[in-house]
Amino acid sequence: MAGTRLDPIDRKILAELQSDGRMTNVELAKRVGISAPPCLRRVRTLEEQGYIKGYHAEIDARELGFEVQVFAMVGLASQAETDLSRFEEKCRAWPLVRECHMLNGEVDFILKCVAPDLSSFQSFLTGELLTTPNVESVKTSLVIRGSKDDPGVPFDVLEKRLETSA
Amino acid sequence: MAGTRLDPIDRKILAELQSDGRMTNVELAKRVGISAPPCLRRVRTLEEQGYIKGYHAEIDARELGFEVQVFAMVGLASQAETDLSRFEEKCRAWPLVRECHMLNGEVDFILKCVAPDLSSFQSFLTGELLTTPNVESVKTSLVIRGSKDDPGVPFDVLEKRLETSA
DNA sequence: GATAGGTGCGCAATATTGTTTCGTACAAGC
DNA sequence: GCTTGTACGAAACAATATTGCGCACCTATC
Repeated sequence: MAGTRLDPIDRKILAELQSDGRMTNVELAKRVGISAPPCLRRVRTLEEQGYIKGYHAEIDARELGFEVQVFAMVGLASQAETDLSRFEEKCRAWPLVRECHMLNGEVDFILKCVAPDLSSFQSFLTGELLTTPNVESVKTSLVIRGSKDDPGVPFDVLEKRLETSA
Repeated sequence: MAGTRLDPIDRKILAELQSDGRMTNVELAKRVGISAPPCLRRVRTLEEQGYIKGYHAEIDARELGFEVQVFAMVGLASQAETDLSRFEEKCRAWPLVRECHMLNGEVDFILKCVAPDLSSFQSFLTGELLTTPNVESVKTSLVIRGSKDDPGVPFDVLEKRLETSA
């Protein structure tokens, strides 16, 4: 394994595991063109080096009763680092908030939320988010339909990029 | 398996696989408190019934050279269904666009994008997104830092919900 | 209340996969 | 040209996945 840089086989492994994270090691080895033992060693190394941060089953939220998905744009009154951190900490504690990203521009944070129905989201919004100190403005947008939801990273872009820079 | 409704063991299985999608079946069985064979049968059924839509390795985008993450708010000139579908189709074809959600309100779509650097995103923005017919307005926000990025669904909320409604 | 049908469990056996061990090949540096 | 480091693959072994039963439980029907 070349220090910390990835060779084409490593990238292929990452791409395969991103698209099917439960693939057996022998199947993976077959696909990337090496035998099982070195393939497993590579996977372990990629995990240890942090290229792979985990494996997750993709669950159908609607089937489970989470009918509602909402994006919330949040503006804070104070953007001092302490206040930013405090808000991030809040978000981590709210289970309905699945993602929280700090943004540049007029909006400070964007939150991706799920909820069983509109009224549960509303009570979260009015009972939690809007009453949080330092939260100045919240603009919410309901997701009408999902058009695309691909995980992670586009490996084809990566490969094309490495070709041209080589 | 009760028709299409899930029992507590099924929900535990989903929760466990969401948090570690590569767990072995024997480990999973141990955690949910049944033996391996029925556990595997349940997993297969959950897959077939669509509760589990897939398994994915979580890849560190930054480590792989995707330094930039951007949210793009897109407004279209026409919201006729044909035009909406056409735009969704475009999004599906763009590898830098990882997610695309149709929203209510003033903005029609929100796109989550990744790119190796700011200039690649800029050239996607000006060369692709802004030149797409029917795209009227695009407002982009750079992600300064990620504060939370949990996958899927909050199972603790689900359990609490089922308790009270029982 | 028997009893038949359905559902889901666990044990045991087998097939498949994961993991370790070890010998070999290739490349870089002295 | 020798050493060292790195990564591969074959083989052996350990663990897991998967299949094939038989048993218990629940429910409905008579």
